[in-house]
Amino acid sequence: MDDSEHICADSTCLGDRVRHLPSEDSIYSMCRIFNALQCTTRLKILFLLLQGDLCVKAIEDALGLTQSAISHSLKNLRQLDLVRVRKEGRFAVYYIADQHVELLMSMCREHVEEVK
Amino acid sequence: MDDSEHICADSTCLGDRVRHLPSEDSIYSMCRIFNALQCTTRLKILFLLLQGDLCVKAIEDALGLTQSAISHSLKNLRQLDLVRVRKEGRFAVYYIADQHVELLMSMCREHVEEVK
DNA sequence: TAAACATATGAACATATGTTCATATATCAA
DNA sequence: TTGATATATGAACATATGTTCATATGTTTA
Repeated sequence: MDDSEHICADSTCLGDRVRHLPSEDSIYSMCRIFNALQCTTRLKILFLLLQGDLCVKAIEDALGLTQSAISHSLKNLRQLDLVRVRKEGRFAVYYIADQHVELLMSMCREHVEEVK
Repeated sequence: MDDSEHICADSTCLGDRVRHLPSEDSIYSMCRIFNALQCTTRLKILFLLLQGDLCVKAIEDALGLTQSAISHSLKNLRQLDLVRVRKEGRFAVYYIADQHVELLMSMCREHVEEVK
């Protein structure tokens, strides 16, 4: 990779930059995360849960979507460790996994609401 | 929407929560953003640009992808105001639009590299 | 002006994904 | 145990999306 070919601002150390990229594994994992967040249903679920833990039925009623759609969405979010579950009797109570998720959402929200 | 139906932790004010959700417009815009970030190619482009501005050819060489693929990806990122362009002679120099983008990426990176 | 270079973009195809439908499992109430 | 409630999940279909191919536009050099 010969950097000198590019008469282009700040491109003098292209090789270094490539080496500083996140690992393939990290890139892939991040894509999976963003992929989960790219769906209105899952995004709404997360914004609901940011306000406090909820069982599946409550999410269903809040968003007016079918039980199956919600459950599939929650499975996706769960598998990526964006949300977690605890059982309370016959209820499955979902909650936001950690603070990164919260910050991810607020960064994005600020971006779109500011640009708007 | 009758909250009292749900014998579920912290679901006493479901209606309020729904009202506190971001607007449909915001949700949709956020989905578009996350959708852009859900692709390895665009994610790599952004991580490259986080290290400094680059022209299209440089990105192409750095990632070893076709000119067309890179250009389509850049168009997507551009339309969402995640990156911006300035013309320098015959080169189109791309750069990260603002700090929200930077924070979005680092939040996600921390999440996956920590969980790992 | 002609040739080479840098970038953009529409069409098309193959793959990925969200929702619905049907059904399964588990818990609680009677 | 029976019925009702809460949740999970596989299959299938319709839609969305990334890449490639072909081609167009604009800029620089000779």
